[in-house]
Amino acid sequence: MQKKQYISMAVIRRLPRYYHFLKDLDRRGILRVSSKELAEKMGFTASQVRQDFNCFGGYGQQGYGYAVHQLREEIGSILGVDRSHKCILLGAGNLGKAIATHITNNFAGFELSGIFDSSERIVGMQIAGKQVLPYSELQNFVQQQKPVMAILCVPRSAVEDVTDALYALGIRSYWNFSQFDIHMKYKDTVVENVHLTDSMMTLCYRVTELID
Amino acid sequence: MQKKQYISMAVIRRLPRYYHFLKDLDRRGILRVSSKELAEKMGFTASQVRQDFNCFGGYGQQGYGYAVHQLREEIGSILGVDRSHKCILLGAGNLGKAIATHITNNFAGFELSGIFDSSERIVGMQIAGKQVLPYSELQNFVQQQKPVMAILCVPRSAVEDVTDALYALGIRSYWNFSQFDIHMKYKDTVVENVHLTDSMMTLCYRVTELID
DNA sequence: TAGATTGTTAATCGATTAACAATC
DNA sequence: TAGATTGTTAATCGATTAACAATC
Repeated sequence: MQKKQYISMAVIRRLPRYYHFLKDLDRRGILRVSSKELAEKMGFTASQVRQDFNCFGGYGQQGYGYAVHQLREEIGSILGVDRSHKCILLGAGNLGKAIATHITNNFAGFELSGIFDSSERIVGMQIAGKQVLPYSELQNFVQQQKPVMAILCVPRSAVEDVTDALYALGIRSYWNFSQFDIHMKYKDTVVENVHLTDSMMTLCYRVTELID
Repeated sequence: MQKKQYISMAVIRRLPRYYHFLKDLDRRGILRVSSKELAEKMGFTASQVRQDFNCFGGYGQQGYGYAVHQLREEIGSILGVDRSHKCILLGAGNLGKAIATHITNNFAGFELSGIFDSSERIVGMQIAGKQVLPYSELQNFVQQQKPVMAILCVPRSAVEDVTDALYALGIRSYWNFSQFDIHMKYKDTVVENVHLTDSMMTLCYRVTELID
């Protein structure tokens, strides 16, 4: 039951997959699952599943398997999705709108507290039950609400200005959907990139390979 | 100049990053770049850059560096982004709309040829200059247009039905934005997953770590 | 030529898989 | 107890980094 200290990033990136799967089993009232079963359904090896779960506590029992509910809760707690970090969204175009809806409907540790856009056409609109605010209100909003994370759905050209402003206001975590690769000058930041074009290009490679 | 046969997936996933960076240099009229320079700007090591570029032809020259334009073109050609694969989009909600716009504005080897949705409210709408079609027209459309890739922006609950139908129609490549992890029963398929919730959960872990 | 920078081999590091003793 | 399945160590595999000779 004692926690191991270090979980590698490779393992962390697999935890959400486990989490979803265990949630599904839990919902269906299934109490136990073996590493073999999990591995088969998820496309891993049983060895890897055990190795992964061994990074933290002991929710497995020899000859039996893993306790679905407890394991799921433990993974949720490691990921921190049982918390609720405030975040703001910058840029309320199509993608911004989609993300706002997504984050509101699929809770995973973050709560959307404000939406900002530079366009007069968009400011004032209601998105995911929130009114889009102009950038002029950003500073005040951040100082009052103290969000810890910013979602970047602004165009490539605006990213640097926006991140400079946000960094100055004390925000240190970013979920970056802009093409631009924010290369943070500072060490104390966390950036999670979602590069759609990169994903599309990788797919393109594999499609080309499949066809040829 | 002779091509090596095998490029690992780890390298392939870095190629889009190189591509963007080289494109930018090219646009700015810069002719040569060294592995050291590239590495510094992109957060890799010079060694890795050279190792990566060494998987394919020889666009480097000792004592000089790499020829920006040619290298960029070569990477584009390896990724297949100089081609134009037809694709269709399933599900025209917020995210579908964003992706349709994205794929139209950021060409990366794919051309959007049709958009489908099940909702009467959405069918008939114009998105990215295309009219949204009902599922009843899917079969005919695919048989005539022969798209090679399908973008899945349908809700989790609909994915299995939709992919079964698409597979039966001969489509073998998928860009999957639905939560659901399509675990293809068949070997001859290519699936590129973009799991927003997973990305959010990983970010959540890192934010939690940063704060604590 | 001297300086720079690649191409490539060898060393290291980390992640995955295999194996099996421990134990429920 | 016998069968199942974990926890954990060792072996393998692959990817990254270091080093340096080749060469522009």
